[in-house]
Amino acid sequence: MDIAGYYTQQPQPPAHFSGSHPEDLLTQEGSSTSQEQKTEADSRSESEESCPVCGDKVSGYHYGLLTCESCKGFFKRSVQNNKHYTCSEQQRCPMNLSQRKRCPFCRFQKCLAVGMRKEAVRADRMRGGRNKFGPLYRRDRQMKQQKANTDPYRIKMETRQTPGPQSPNDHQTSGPTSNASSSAAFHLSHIMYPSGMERSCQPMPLDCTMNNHRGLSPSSMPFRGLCCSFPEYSQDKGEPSFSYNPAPTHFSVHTFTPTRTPTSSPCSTPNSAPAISQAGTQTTPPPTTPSPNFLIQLLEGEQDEGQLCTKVLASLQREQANRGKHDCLNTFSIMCKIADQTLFGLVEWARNSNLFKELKVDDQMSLLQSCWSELLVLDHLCRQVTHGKEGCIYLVTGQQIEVSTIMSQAGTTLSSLVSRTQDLVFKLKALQFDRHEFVCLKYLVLFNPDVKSVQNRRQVEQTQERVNRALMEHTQQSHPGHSDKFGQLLLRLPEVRSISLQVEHYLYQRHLLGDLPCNSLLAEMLHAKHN
DNA sequence: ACCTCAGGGCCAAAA
DNA sequence: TTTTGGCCCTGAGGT
Repeated sequence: MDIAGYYTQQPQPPAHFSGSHPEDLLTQEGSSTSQEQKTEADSRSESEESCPVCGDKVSGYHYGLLTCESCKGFFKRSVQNNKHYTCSEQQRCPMNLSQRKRCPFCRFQKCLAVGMRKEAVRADRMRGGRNKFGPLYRRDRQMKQQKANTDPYRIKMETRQTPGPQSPNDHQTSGPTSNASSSAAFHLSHIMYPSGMERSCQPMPLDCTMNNHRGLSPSSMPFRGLCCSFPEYSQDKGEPSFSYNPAPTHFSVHTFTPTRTPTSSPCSTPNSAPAISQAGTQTTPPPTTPSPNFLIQLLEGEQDEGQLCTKVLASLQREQANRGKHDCLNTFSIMCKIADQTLFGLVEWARNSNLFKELKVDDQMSLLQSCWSELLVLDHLCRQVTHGKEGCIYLVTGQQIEVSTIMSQAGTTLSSLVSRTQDLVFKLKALQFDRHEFVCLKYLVLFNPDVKSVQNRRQVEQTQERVNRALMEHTQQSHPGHSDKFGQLLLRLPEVRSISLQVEHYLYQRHLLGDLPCNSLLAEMLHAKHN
């Protein structure tokens, strides 16, 4: 379900999130008492609701999202009768109320693209009852209601019955992880302080012994599906469903070696830590006079891309080995795995940073929980600026995927994300974004004094100011002719933030559908934010 | 026990 | 003849 689209600023947001409830149609036919309680504002917004496939009036939730009766029936017949349509044009037929009958191929593709789910069509054809997407529908309704309540252009709805939970996320994630926030904290704390270390101890580096698969190359990767399809949702019944190995093999908690020093970590650059440490141990670092080597020291803490690649590939191969030959990882699972490993790398990067180590662990965790998705987006952006070719997306695994391939098969949310990200890549390339600046932006995002639960705000602020100044001086020195580069770079951060929020919402929806491995760091971080 | 609402079936209309 | 789409039935889950 395209919940994330709700937060985007697309010129034409998905219609199924623009309004409120579809029951007005039922009300017109013959209302129940509960429906009579609807307010005028409700009715108005519902009448504006249009089918995301063809633009017709929606009649309710069908197969995963709000659609019209016509597309509901079409989708049902197509799946039930296992229809295989063909397009006589170029598979880009316009889809609207008047033309929806012209090309069933494109109509069915649109149905899938907007998020209608084949799995919701019952194989046994049993009538009645509810499907497994019930919670998703409820959540979607609540998000609509929240939007309606907060939308300044709508009539206030104080008179309507208010639901129990204040937040649209309050009740949804209850159940298996009723206290997901604490769960995430626990999870992250195990990464920060594995093996029962005292919280007052200095955090130690993660063990990187997982990095023992040598000689892996992108071409040796057995994940051909990666280049095949990028559906918003699984479009193919034959696509193997994701089954995550509950054993957290990649967390490396058990292989943690407490006696290691940061410099012994194969993922950190030797000699980097002590240098920064000296600067970092100053109780009151002068924010206005960063050391000339400050930026170099920050850069030395960067993870090696090759090692990250090896780790990701090893993790994917391990996962595939656990599954067997006939149960291939699907595209989304592969992407999650890649993101999960990258996230581990970023947590590791932060932990190895002496500036970060100076903070209390609670503050460290608060900052990481707040900015993890922004770090992921920044990491992705830097990779595209550094390695990405025109019209391609470069993965940490070394593979490249054509943007057009993704856009043609992705749903609205994913398309929007790819498009926005590529726009940002374009802007950064135009600015001649370099690695020094990338590191600075990462630190600026990480050291965010506005994070609510941060206790030592002053320290975070000082570090941010210090990095900020280093970035400014670097841009002035490296691009003396481009006086506004510093400002231009900072102006990109709100967009990074916005994209990261969209990523989070997209992932969270997939998580609610059970697509995301629940025992991943990614899922834990999502839970932490949604609670 | 009653209500809700999403999936399935039916069938007249349209292509 | 096949496809479409509006309407109604069904029944699991919620209250």
